[in-house]
Amino acid sequence: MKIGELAAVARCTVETVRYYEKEGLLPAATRSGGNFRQYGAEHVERLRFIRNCRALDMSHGEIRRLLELADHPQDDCGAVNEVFDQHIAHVAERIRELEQLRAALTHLRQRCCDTQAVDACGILHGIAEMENATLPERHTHL
Amino acid sequence: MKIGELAAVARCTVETVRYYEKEGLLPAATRSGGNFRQYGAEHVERLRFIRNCRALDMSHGEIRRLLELADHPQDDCGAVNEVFDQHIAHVAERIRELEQLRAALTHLRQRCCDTQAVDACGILHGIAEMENATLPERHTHL
DNA sequence: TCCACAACCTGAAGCTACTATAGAGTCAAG
DNA sequence: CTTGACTCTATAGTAGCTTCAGGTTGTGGA
Repeated sequence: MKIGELAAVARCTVETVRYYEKEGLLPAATRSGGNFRQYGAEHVERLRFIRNCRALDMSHGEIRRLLELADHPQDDCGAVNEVFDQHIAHVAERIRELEQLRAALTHLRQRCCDTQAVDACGILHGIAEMENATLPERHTHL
Repeated sequence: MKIGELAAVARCTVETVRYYEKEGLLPAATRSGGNFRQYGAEHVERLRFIRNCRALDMSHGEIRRLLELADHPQDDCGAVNEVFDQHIAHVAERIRELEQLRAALTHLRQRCCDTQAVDACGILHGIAEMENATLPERHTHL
C-alpha cells in the first residue's frame, strides 16, 4: 500500500503521515524501486492508533510513551493507566481554567449593556482595571 | 522608564515586550543616546491592557482589534461588545468540546480497572477500536 | 581610572503539530 | 509517447512566545 491509501484509511493527509515518520511516531517504511514508501497492515494499525490518540487530544509525548509501552506486551499495564489518568487530569484542569475564564468574561460583559461611546465602554475600562491575580496560568497543552 | 522596569510593572518578560513591539501591538519606543528603549505612562497602560487581554486568553488578532477600536474614543462601542461576545462564545465552545472529550476518556478508562498485561489492557484496545466519528474538531484558538 | 557585572541590544532558532509550497521524479492509462 | 495523478525532498509558515549567541551600554566599587 502506498502513502495515499494509508492516509485515506487513517483519515489524515499524506503530509501528516510523512511528518509522523520524521518525528519517529511511525516507523520508516520500506521503499519501492521508485523510492515510494510501502506500507502494510501493521502501519495501518499504528497510524490509526496515533490518530485516535490525537482525537483524544493527547500530545505527541504522551502518544510516544503509550506506543513504547504497547511495544512491551508482557509488561504490566499500570504505566498505561498512569499516562491515561494524567491526561484525564489535564483535561479536567483545563475545563476548570476555562470555566473560571468564562465567569470572568461574563462578569466583564455585564459592565457594558448599552451601546455607547468607546471611551465610556465598561468592558474596556474593566480590562484596563483588571488585576492579574484574578486568573490562573495555563498548565496543559490543551 | 527602561524596558526592564516596564516588564516588571506589567508582570511579563523583557522579551515579551520586544516581541509585542515587533508585532505592532505596542508602539515603538523612543530611544536613549545608548539606543535603549524609553517608555512612559501610556506604554504602561497599553501593555497592561494587552497582558490583561492575554490573561483572558484573547488572540493577538482580537487584541489588535480592541486596541484599534479603543484608539477611536468617540466611536460607538458596539464593535467592542461584538469582539467580546464572540470571544465568550469561543470559550463556551471549547468548554463543550473538552467536556465531550472528558466523557470519552472516562468511558475508555473504565475498560481497564485492574493492573494486567499490556496486551490485554482495555484502554489500549479501546483506543485501537475507536471510530473517529466520536469526537468533534477544534474550532477555536483556545 | 579601571573593572566587573547587570541590563540592554539585534537576530536567529526552538517549541507543538501540522499545513502549504516549490520543483522534480515515478507510474499507469490512453 | 504523452498526460495526469501520485509520489519524493526540502523549506517556510502558523501562534505566542522563550531561549540563545554575541555584542554594547551604564553603574558601582576599588
